[in-house]
Amino acid sequence: MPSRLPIRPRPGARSTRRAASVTPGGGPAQDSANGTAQGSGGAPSTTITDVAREAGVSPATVSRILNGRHHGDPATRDRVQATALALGYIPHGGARSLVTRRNGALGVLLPNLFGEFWVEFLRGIDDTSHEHGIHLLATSTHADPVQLRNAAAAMRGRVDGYLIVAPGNGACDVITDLAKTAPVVVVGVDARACGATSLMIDNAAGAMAVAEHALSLGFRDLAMITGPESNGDAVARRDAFRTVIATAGNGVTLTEFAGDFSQDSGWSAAHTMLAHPRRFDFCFACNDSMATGAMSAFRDAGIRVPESLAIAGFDDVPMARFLTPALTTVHVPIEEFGRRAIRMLISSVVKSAPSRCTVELIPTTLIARGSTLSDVRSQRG
Amino acid sequence: MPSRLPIRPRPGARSTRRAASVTPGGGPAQDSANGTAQGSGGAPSTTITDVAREAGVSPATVSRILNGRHHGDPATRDRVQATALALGYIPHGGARSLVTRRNGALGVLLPNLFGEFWVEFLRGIDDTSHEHGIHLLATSTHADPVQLRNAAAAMRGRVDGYLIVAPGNGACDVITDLAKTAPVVVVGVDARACGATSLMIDNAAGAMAVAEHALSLGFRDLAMITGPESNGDAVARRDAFRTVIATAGNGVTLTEFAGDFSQDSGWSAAHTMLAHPRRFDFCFACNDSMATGAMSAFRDAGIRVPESLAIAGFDDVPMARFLTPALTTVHVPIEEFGRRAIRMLISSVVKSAPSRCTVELIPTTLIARGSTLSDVRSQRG
DNA sequence: CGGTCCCGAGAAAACGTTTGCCCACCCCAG
DNA sequence: CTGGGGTGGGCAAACGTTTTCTCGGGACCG
Repeated sequence: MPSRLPIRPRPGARSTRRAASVTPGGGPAQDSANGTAQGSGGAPSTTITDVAREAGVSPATVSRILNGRHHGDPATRDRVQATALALGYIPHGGARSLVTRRNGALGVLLPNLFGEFWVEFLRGIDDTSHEHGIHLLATSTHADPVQLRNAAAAMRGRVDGYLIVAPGNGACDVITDLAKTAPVVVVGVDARACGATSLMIDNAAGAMAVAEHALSLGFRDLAMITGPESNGDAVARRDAFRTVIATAGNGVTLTEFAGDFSQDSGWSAAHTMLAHPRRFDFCFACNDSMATGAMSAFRDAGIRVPESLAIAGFDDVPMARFLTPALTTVHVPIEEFGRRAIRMLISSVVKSAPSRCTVELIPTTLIARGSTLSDVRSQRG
Repeated sequence: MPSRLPIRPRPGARSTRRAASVTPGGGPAQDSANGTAQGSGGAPSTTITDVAREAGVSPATVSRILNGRHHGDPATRDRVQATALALGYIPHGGARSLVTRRNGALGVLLPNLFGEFWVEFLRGIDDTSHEHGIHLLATSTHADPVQLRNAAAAMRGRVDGYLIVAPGNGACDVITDLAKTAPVVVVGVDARACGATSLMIDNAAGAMAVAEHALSLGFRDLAMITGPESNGDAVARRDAFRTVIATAGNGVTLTEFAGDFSQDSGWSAAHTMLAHPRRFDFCFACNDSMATGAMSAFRDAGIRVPESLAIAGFDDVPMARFLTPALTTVHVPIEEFGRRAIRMLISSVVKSAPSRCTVELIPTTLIARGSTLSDVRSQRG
């Protein structure tokens, strides 16, 4: 057991230490190099103490003034502000967060990002958080729960809340743990059971609209390119589409082909589809990336879209309008999706009480374009 | 302003000061509600002191062991590690960066991100920084130098270096100031004069390759859709293309149409082009997004690509292969581009001496596809 | 058996900020 | 003239780490 003897502080210990610092046994001479110039950390930036000294006040006053919590002499206020500006003072975020216990930053955990969808989403997030003066710590490499946990752990003490996007299966434990620590908003999965607020796309409505669209146009031999099994959106879209078609009767058939949301998988699925004995007249790709890949494959194979084979996607990424023909798809207000997600998180963070875990739904609407409607082929949706 | 909210003390406060605290201005009895759960700041997370107490050692020892700087008793090491794991201890980044003077994070300043290009780029950045155990603080809203400065300022004390992507004109002052503070890598502009290491796409080579490609195929009436004037890549591509065409002679003409790198602007430019008296046979869009928009407009107008009008882009975004016809474009190894940028920054940060400001070039290669070659129309590049 | 050296580990300072507490001052009223 | 109230602003204590210095004890050598 360590001795508990009270130790009296040495007189003058403060000043001697830095000046007389000598590398003991292990440390090489790097210290000296680091002492003078910026080295890794950065330049000798001005601290609140510098401002205080220069302005002839105490650090406390500087802090209060710069944070707007000052009700004192206007002259002092102006002088301090001017000094801070002149010295280019910017508070040290780490130090502040240490005492304040808030970081002014949110952690964003994305799956591996591909395609336009996530750029749009990110822009929504970024814009909104920026408006609120909040930083974003983002990472996009959580393929499985373990990586998710690691990524989240690495953010601890740096963020005030987490935005987890499209976690795969088995992530519930991680989310539960995380939610005990800080507010969590989960996007793409209903994670209320894990203690997280959730925001989801109304996949069912969208997929059903596509199904009804196909049926109303008289298509009978339907194909679907599904998304990854681990993706909640993909599963929801598939299930809803299945359900509607299953109740259609009247000889309508549905054949499914596996995809993973990437363009390449759409292209591959389309080739598999072409090798299938059945001649399909309608293809629903569970997102626009796959629809793009599939459409490319169909055209290459000399199949006319939509005359021989109609195709529809999901998401309405910006590119969808520019495909030839323009892609019928389910519009998702992607940027607004991001905005709303981050707003939910911010309000959870700001609120003192642990907010009740709700789930919100992003509405979707079918946009019919040339890839399913031959008569509007030349029109830009 | 969310950052101005009064900060409530933690429930498990150690000292009398905290225990007796009363919410200053705003919050009355909210403390009780907060007493149980996370509130804004986060749960009563375990500190190094907790681990130390639990393991029966001093915080210093815990720190040393967890940072691998411990050469002591293996038994102690194991015990401390087990305790840390059991308590779910994760060091507080802010506190650590305060004393360490490094943050383990890099700031990424992007222009407004649109299209696939930046997703690819971001993935490269993200992957690489992740491999190095480094965080990314990203923001994408610097349209002008003032915003750039603000965004960078907001990152101070949180990042060890800055990656500035495609700064516009007039950003040199900001970069210079920033470079005095921390290592800076600039992408898309030669900022050596501002004290920053630079990484650029070999735009000239790519654009020249496109020009030569067009000339070698016998095209005579060329059009170009340019990018934003404030974008270095756009200008370099335009100038190089101009130069080659200017020296072509033989009655070859070049007409320019203004774009801004967005799909919509490509679409608009194409329409302007169609209203032009001259009948063009080749169109070079300075990036793939605009090429996409333009191609869509051409197809809508019933113009056959490439028979009536060939078109080429720049960047080789993943989508380019999936257009119909597949887009001839200049391949840029986008993800590698990001990887290299962040690697340059990391090495600047790690290195103690202020590194000499170099400029590196990302090579480009022309990929000829169906949009300029009618005989390979059905081939996927 | 005594002295020296090494090694494990603790005490405490310091990083830059915020903020509760309290002191000193000023002004006005009794 | 003096006491009281109001207020501007300073002091110092945290916040959670890392790191330097130091001490104690055990081992090894003379």
